[in-house]
Amino acid sequence: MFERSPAERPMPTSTIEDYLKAIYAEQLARPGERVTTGRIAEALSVTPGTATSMMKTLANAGLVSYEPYGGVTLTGAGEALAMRVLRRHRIVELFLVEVLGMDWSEVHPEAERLEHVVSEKMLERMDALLGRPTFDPHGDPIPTARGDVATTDHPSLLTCEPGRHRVARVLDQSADFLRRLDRCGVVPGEVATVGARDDDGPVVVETTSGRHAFDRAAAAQILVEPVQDPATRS
Amino acid sequence: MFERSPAERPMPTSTIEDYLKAIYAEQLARPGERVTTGRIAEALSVTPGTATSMMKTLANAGLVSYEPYGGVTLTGAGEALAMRVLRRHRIVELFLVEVLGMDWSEVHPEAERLEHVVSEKMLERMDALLGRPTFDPHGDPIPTARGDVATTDHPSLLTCEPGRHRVARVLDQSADFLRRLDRCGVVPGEVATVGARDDDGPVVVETTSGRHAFDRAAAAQILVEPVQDPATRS
DNA sequence: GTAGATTTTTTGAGTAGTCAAAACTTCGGG
DNA sequence: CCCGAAGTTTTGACTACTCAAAAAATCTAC
Ligand SMILES: [Mn+2]
Ligand SMILES: [Mn+2]
Ligand SMILES: [Mn+2]
Ligand SMILES: [Mn+2]
Repeated sequence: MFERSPAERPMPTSTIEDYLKAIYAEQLARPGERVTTGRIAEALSVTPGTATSMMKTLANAGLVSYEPYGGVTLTGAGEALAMRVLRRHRIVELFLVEVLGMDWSEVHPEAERLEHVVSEKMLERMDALLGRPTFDPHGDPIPTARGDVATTDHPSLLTCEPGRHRVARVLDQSADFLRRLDRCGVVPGEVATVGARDDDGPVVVETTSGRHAFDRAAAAQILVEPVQDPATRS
Repeated sequence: MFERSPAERPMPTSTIEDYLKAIYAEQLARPGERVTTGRIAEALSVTPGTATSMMKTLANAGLVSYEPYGGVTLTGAGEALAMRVLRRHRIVELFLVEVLGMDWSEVHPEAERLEHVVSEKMLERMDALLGRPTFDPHGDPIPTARGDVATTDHPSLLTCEPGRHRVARVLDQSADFLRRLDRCGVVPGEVATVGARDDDGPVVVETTSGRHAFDRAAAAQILVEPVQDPATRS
């Protein structure tokens, strides 16, 4: 009868944190659209009924606005919480790579668990040790402590001009794909030279490790930033 | 009817890991005795009924032997699991102090959560970075990966000979007590000179930070190791 | 614009963990 | 030997999360 009383703000469970992250990711992927329970269920590998009941829980907690048969959107509080979790996730990932020397292909599952238990204090220490980083190992932007995220707008290997580019971000973060990119030297920060493309063939890029071909689906997952290179410019 | 089938070994929950640690600690504190459900309830801040029902769960999983009204003891499997959690806990604590610069008085609650989510891989990296340590920030021994723990047998400030001693271990790990010891310079590795004691007065020790008095209860919590100091020996 | 497919919600049930309070053992005096 | 105190177990209930399958709503295509 009287849900959502003002004072009682029980600590969000890790399940709730993961749902909010998933909703945020879906919202980013299709801006403007409401996120359906089906997509959420898919993203979290639960049955549709489970997602529906969780949406009611989130709505009651004031974290999403939920319209039966009409999907959800994050409220301000929901987005703020999603940002805090995303910040923890990405700082942890970078920490695992930079400080513990783990591989960028294996840090995601670890961060998926750590993001729920790392204290504010510990996060601050990691952030400081890393030098207040702004991007994680996959090139994803790290939200600030106040919850702001940089929105970048990079072309992909499929849409960029031919020429020299710096790898900025990798969207497909499956371990296999990341390991393959590692072998190719196609990792954020590295420079790759994109060859001339035809309309439906693979994209060929050259890195320090040689020449590599990516099919169009793979190429679309790799975002780049043109390099202003005086040496190559006329 | 057929509980404890051989193949099904569901991953232990963090709750189970905490119960096993608590049982292990009680078992260490009173060797030989069976651990009562009451003590376990006390240690984990749950009601006695909750502890009882968890003991049945643990017994079914083959982790303790449970006798109604007769307490529990860890089985081999239970002790092995307790050791693995304790190893994670203590390596995490040392990591937080040594690498992230956190205070020894604040790392316990953090480790209490992290111990359940740190992967084998991440633990190995931390262990390597720390140089395969054998003691945590409180002087507690770190079990080996194979599950062996060093059993030390140090006198306390209350039972040691007067003279120079190296602080080896602190048993009371409440944040307040640890902060106080920090201010006194009474931390594992530091040397303290213990003055002559009378039968029921406080214990007076001298460290680089000056002269400090500990009441007998506090003194019993601080374990030390005599220093073989050529300069002071005749 | 209605039939059939698709999606979403509801219902009923189960696991893990917990508490409050009643019921039951055990054990230490007297 | 028995009685009461102390400790332990049982019972009934609750929260959080989940699934399977039935029911309902919505969408799509003729
Ligand atoms: Mn997660
Ligand atoms: Mn990432
Ligand atoms: Mn714990
Ligand atoms: Mn410790």
